[in-house]
Amino acid sequence: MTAIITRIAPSPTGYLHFGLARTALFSYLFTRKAGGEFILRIEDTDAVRNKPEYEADIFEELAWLGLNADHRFRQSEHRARHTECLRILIEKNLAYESEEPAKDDPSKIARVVRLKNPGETVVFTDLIRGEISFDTTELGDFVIARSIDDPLYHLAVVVDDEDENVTHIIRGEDHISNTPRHILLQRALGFRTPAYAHIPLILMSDRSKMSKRKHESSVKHYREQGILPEALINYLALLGWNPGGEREFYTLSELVEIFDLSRVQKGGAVFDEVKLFSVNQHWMRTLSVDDFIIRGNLVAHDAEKLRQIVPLLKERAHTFAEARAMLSDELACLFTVPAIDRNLLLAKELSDRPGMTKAALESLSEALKSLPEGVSSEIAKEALMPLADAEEAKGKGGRGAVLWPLRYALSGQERSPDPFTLVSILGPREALSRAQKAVGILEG
RNA sequence: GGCCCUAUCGUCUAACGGUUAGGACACAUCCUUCUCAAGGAUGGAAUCAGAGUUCGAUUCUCUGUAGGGUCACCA
Repeated sequence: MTAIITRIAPSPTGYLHFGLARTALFSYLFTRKAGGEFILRIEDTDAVRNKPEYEADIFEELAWLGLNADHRFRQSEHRARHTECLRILIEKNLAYESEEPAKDDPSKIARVVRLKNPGETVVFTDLIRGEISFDTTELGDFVIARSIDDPLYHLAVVVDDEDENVTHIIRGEDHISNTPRHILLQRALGFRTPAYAHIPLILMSDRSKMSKRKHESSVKHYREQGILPEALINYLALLGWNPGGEREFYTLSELVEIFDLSRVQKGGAVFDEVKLFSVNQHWMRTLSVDDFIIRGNLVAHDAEKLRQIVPLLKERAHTFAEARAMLSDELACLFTVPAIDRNLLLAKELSDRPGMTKAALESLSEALKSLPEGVSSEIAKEALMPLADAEEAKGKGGRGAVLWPLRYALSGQERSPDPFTLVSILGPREALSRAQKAVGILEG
């Protein structure tokens, strides 16, 4: 029994995008489960469009995702072998050089290599879609090399897959129409035909193919957004595939155990960023406080306070970019004294009882004085809530007349975590200071 | 347009030919609540259409329709 060998073959003409990331994931899962070999081949035959920056990004993102290849190489390193195969085809009269006006400059003559197409119907069995057949006569004698020593994609792919003993080719559905060409080439060269599995495309919300141009679909972008690799893996795995059942969350190693090509979906799948964020939130919440800070690149002058805030971030943020923004925006009041607006402070003042907001803040201040540093939000609530309950007893909405000014005095925000949590993080002394500052504003 | 692929809630999807067609995200309402967030409960929401096979089609076949992909000296 021959070992399973798969490959992914990205061209370094853009940052690694979702389509390739998912192809890599499916290939990786399929190969790892079978105990086979997973190859990364950089398809760099188009020297004009390739950029080292993009190649570096492909390596970086795949490593970040944990999809490590057993070995990798550049297609250009096999140039001599490609030329050898072209010569063999020409010698056997299965291909020929053709002098034609150059595509890019019609005033020049190019000697392209064309395959002699026998014009037969090619049938192959796709592992996901079943039997697919093509009448290849319409392909004509298609070009396989710009010149004898400058191979094109179709030729290079076929030769490299043969030489690397690739047994299974997992690639996007957009390659289905390339497959008959590749099979024709394999037959001409006397090569084996590997098994093909064409996976469905990742679509944009209008159901068209996701493109680098029209949509931000690079892995790099989402990594910078603060998406966790385990979340992207989890999301991508379930986009176009699922193991059956109703479980939603899987780690990479769990996926390796249960992955099955036959359960890959046939139709394209629309990419939904909101759902990705939701999956990401789940994985963010599984992190320990320390990991959350480290992996989220969170920084604050007061490291201990940051640790206390992590639970709030886990509750609110869907991405680390969002978490970082909260730290410098809506949760900044936990580090620096906020500005207080007198009118907002009085927002819950009951018109029939003037001065009650100030009185509430004063009695709250008294209660705060009795709380020790390091107090928990639960204890703070036990100490402060009775004051609000007493107001509530006097009439509907009274609790808010106490809690709103307290929370606003502490946060300076119309929307924020509850006042007891704020007290526990700020500490009773800082809370008292802010409460008294608010009293001062009401006096002034 | 030719060729190829595909078709279950808005989206991702589940369902040996027999289920009140299930789950997740999103949405709505309610509960909890001073606000936000989180959490809990509830709800609306789908088998593209028409034939055929069958006692019985989401499921099998055909036709139609719709959507997508591809038609390079790019990969």
